[in-house]
Amino acid sequence: MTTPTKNGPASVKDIDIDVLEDTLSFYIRSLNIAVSRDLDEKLEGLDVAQGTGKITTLFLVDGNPGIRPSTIAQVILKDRSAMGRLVDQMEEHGLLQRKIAPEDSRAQALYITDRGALLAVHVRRLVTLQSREFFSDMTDEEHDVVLDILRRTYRRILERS
Amino acid sequence: MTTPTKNGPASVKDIDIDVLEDTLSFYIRSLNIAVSRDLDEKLEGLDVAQGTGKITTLFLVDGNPGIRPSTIAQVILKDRSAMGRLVDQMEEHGLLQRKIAPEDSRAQALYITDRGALLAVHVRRLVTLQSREFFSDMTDEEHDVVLDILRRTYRRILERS
DNA sequence: AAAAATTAGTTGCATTTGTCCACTATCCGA
DNA sequence: TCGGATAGTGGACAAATGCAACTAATTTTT
Repeated sequence: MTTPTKNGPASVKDIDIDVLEDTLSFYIRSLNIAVSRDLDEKLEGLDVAQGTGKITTLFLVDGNPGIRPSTIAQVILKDRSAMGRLVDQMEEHGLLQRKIAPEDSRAQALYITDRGALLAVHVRRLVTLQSREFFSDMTDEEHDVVLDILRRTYRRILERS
Repeated sequence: MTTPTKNGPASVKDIDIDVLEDTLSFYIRSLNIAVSRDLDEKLEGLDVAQGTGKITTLFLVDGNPGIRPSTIAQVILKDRSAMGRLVDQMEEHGLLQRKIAPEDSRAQALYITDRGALLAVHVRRLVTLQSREFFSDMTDEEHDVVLDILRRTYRRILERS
């Protein structure tokens, strides 16, 4: 009943992952790899693909004109230097524009460009689809339950940093 | 304190993240960053810290003597070359031992060392604690529900690859 | 009002990580 | 026995991450 035929002592299905079996961290980390790969495929060539933060930044700037890089950095859980480079990229791609924040000239205010806004429309659809599809094995109820719980967890993390 | 009202047009709490608000992918990816950081802290110095796969590999070899690198690679969602390097590291650290698989000399059979087994005992406790603590905002019911659903999702992903 | 402490952003660097691809050795099936 | 598939290795390379030092601007303190 166990023992596959050829694939060695243990094949993928009947493998014992020890305590990881009941470890939420493990599933979050594993699913992250899978979901990120899938997302990258679906977003291929879109100059918002690859790496965490570009999509969020696009939406954040689109929906919160004048938002600052450091605020976005908090949301995407990166430090300012990483954020700076992200903004560099996106500005080079013509997705957003940097201005000096009027009320504080240390800071910057970010604004979406037409190109960025257009891309946001597209990505908005793709991202939504990707997530639904990727987790399509779940029932709608399951999906909503998990979504609700993880959302709250994420919010709490933001509040603490 | 984070964000007084003067921190620009939008502060972290009242930011609109658009469709990401309802996108499970987003929360998986974000929580991954947070949970991975936290885990790295808790495992600091343990030569199983940093990066995905070491912990899983340790447990897999511990619980499935003679398991092959390529099998582990499937579980941790990495390719063979990445897996090879991981095994290199862990062998250098004296956590496991490579042998040639008796029934197939192309393949290798991995075995835990005493040092590896000892570390596994320690890590087993730490990992369990870390996950419970990190998600301690959830009720036990919430935790179990999410765990159950994500476990199944992960299993399905394994089956497809 | 001057000095000190904070904060925003930039830059360079070292480290890590993953990915792709080619290459060898071995095994299996026709 | 030949050809195709599989296991593992090694190199090259692009990206991402994190850290620390640095400038500039603002706020707080004295």
